[in-house]
Amino acid sequence: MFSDISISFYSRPALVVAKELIGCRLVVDHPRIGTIGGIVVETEAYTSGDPACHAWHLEQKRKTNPEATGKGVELFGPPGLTYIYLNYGMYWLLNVVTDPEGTPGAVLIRAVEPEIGEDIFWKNRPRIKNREQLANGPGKLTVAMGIDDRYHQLSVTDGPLRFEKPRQRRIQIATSSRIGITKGIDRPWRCFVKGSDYVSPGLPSDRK
DNA sequence: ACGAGGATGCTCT
DNA sequence: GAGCATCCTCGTG
Repeated sequence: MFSDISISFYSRPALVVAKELIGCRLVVDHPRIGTIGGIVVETEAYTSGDPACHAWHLEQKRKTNPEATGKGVELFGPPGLTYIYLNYGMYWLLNVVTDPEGTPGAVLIRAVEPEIGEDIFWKNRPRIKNREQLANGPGKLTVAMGIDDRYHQLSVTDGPLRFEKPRQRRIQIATSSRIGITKGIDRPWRCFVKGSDYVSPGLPSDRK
């Protein structure tokens, strides 16, 4: 049903990877607890020259000082590694680094449909009543799947957190403006499964 | 149904 | 101090 993905998959532009990760399965092996997994139904791309990307300010600095470092430096690194950071002081957000080393890029994983170890999703999100809401947001899915900075900067091709490609994909992919940002809202770089009940309820940032 | 506001911590704009 | 790739609860209608 699903097969391994090689590192060259991630060495491409973030928007290409964002679209192709839709329908793939995110799997996490937890010591003691077991394996937990879900189908990716929503992603966002962040790229070089993108004011909403965490690498943006560092990219400006590097125009005059190529040695400059700071927040988002991981996005310039080799593709296929996780980039996990704490948002609003409360939620870990999961990204995969894309593009060749030297070019910043990442894909944010925003929502999954539970598939493997669904009982663990429920246990990690005790107040949730509907299956659709277990992981329909970037902060929700990391809580539901027990993902935090212990998984930061690990390979998604052979580590405990990885993606697997479906043999065939029978879904339609739609795009919109990205959610929860104020810059770069003109770029339709949010990708999701058209009609899925498992995508996040957040409004794209160019609406209302 | 929808909007406002609070929790919480890291980086630097 | 401001700003953030969020989520939940509580108010109102």
